[in-house]
Amino acid sequence: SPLGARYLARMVVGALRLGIGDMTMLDSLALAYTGSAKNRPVLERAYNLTSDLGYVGRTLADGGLKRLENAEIIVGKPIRMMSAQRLSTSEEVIEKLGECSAEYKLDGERFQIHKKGEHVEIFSRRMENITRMYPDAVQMMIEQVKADEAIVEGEGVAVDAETGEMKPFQTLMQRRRKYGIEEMMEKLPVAVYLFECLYADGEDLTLRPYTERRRRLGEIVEETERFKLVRAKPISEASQLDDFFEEAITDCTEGLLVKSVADDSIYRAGGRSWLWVKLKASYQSKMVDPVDLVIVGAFYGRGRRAGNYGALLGAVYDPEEDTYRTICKVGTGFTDENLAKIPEMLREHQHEGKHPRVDSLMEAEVWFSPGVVMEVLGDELTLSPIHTAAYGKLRKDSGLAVRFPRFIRWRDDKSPEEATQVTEVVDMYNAQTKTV
DNA sequence: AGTGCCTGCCC
DNA sequence: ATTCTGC
DNA sequence: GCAGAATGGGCAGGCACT
Repeated sequence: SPLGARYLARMVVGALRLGIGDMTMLDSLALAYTGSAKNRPVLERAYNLTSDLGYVGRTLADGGLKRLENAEIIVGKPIRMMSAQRLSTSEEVIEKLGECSAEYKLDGERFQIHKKGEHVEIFSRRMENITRMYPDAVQMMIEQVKADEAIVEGEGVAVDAETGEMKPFQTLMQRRRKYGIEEMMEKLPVAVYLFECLYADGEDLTLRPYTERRRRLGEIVEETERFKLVRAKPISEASQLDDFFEEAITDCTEGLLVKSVADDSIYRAGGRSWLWVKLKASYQSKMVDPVDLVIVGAFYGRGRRAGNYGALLGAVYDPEEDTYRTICKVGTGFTDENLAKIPEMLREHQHEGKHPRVDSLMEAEVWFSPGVVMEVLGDELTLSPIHTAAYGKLRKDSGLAVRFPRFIRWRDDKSPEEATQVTEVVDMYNAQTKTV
């Protein structure tokens, strides 16, 4: 069968997914080889440093717990990346972190870069080896990092070849390619904004506090316009954080990543801890305008959403043509409770096939006549090849889409004609001024 | 050669 | 990515 | 408080089909 063939092929290339979480594997290994899941933290640390379940299993089987306890960073093996919690106000951040350092949060791709002499490897957030996609980043790493051996992290961002100004995320994604790498490199060079140093010349820095890691980063990097430390500022009170956040937004970044500078502010490999907190404009609902979208279609849910809708197709109103044009699907933000009510709410609007006043390139599984309105929050609007809102108005063959859409609440008080209009989203898009 | 659909990976 | 939920 | 499981837009690339 085709599915069977896929399983076989994946076994051969080592890409078979089993549906067992890595943490469950660690539990099992601990139980199997040490007789108790209590020893899992030892395995976890080794795993976090090497991202290699096979290595953890083999070492444990061959050398026992003792040898695993001595697990170390290996340059060339990706360290599992640390991620951040989210908070919506500077007061909450200060309350949680106290003294901290705030860094610009840029909209690019996270790089973990390993250097051993002249040999460089770049890893993505999910431990993919992406070295070949970014030869320019490799070159800068060789030339600008003075340590013989180093592991650093930063954000790769596409920049304009002439002006050096930062390009949006969508543009950077054109660099994630297998062919035509050199041409794209000329057209869309990357800049790397560094923010972490995990290892330098034999020294594991992951268990050292932030201030020391940042200092070490500064020591080993010789900065250039395209390879430099990300803008950061020491913060001790909420008002300073607010000011710096304003600056970050003015500079067209996503916001701030705020990091604890306490003695215990280690790099928690593989963890999402409160040592790092994300602060984005969209978390403060006052700072980003939500949109009111008309539900024109739906898609069936899977897994725990089976038997219900998994996502709704949202549209804005075009009064000129008296038409509803799609702008995004919405599949998150629903509680189990309000999700359960959706079918009933929409039943009376169900419509055989696409409603004549709906303009959609996307084929919904269930269609509705315009009736129900929902409030949706997003981070920003992007040009879209698949949504029809403002289609052709900003660019040929492109509409607009909401990035990171989430359901906020029903707008029973609004009729479909009172939903957000095409002209409004066009204005919102233009107000984003994507030039850094 | 061109189109459309699906997947995997970024966010 | 965001969000909710169960442990 | 954390991990897991739902879900989003959009890019390149692979493959089937025209």
